[in-house]
Amino acid sequence: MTIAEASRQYGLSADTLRYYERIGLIPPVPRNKSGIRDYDQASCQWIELMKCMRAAGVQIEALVEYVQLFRQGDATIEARKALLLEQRDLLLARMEEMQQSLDRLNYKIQLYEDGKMTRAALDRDL
Amino acid sequence: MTIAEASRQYGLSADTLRYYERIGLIPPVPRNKSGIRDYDQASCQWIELMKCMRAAGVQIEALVEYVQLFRQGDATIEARKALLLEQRDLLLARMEEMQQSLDRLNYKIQLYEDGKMTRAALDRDL
DNA sequence: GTAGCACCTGGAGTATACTCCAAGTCAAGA
DNA sequence: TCTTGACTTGGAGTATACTCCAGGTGCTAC
Repeated sequence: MTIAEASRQYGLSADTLRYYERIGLIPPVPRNKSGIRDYDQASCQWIELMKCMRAAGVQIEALVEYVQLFRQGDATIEARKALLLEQRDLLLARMEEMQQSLDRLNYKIQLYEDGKMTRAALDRDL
Repeated sequence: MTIAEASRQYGLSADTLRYYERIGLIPPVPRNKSGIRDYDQASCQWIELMKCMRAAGVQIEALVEYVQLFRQGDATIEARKALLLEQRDLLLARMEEMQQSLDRLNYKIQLYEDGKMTRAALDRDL
């Protein structure tokens, strides 16, 4: 699979795919004899995983560390697990904050829908 | 309330509070005769609202627009409501993506906990 | 063999959201 | 009165995550 195809498949620009490889967010992609990237199944799985984690706001730094540990083999299994647990906790914390904001947005929208967003309500609720 | 007090109260740096006011994320804060900010209840409510929305990832641009509409008075109530609805949809979409990532993280963590993250599992699941 | 196109690399540029800093003002205490 | 310390402004600097670009390579079709 060429970089153009992978780009289409995953909705990430070719520049982004090259960037992800350059910084180690995904392991080196196999090349053909001309040096052109030929994304195999493993590369595609990495792309998909990273797209998913990035969409959730997981920092590139943590993901790069995960890839590095992964590439060091089975000796890093505990470290990888710890990293995943840490990121899960961060994710949960962010989701809780978002739930609070969502509740607040819903409350404000309800005020607008009830036609209660009069001057008085504005002054009280902004 | 001075900027130092507001900073402590809301866990945002004085620089950030000044920045938020400068870009219009919060309306102008009242000043004393020396030109020093004196955060009143309304200013504090704005800070708290914006801290909440920013924590949820709502973009500054959208929040600035909301403040601008708010300051234009009741004629903008419909526009404000539309803006809140749009931001709620974006928030919901982000939360769904995060839920997917969370499920995936939990799945991977489970593999590690089951001691199944052997070479074979690694090759299959990365 | 040469035009065209997709790809390559290394490095510079951009967007967002802060964060820091220099130079100056002001009020209170020694 | 002078120092200290918190505050002011405008502007520059930083971190993160891309995004773009110049200059070059290599396959394919004419």
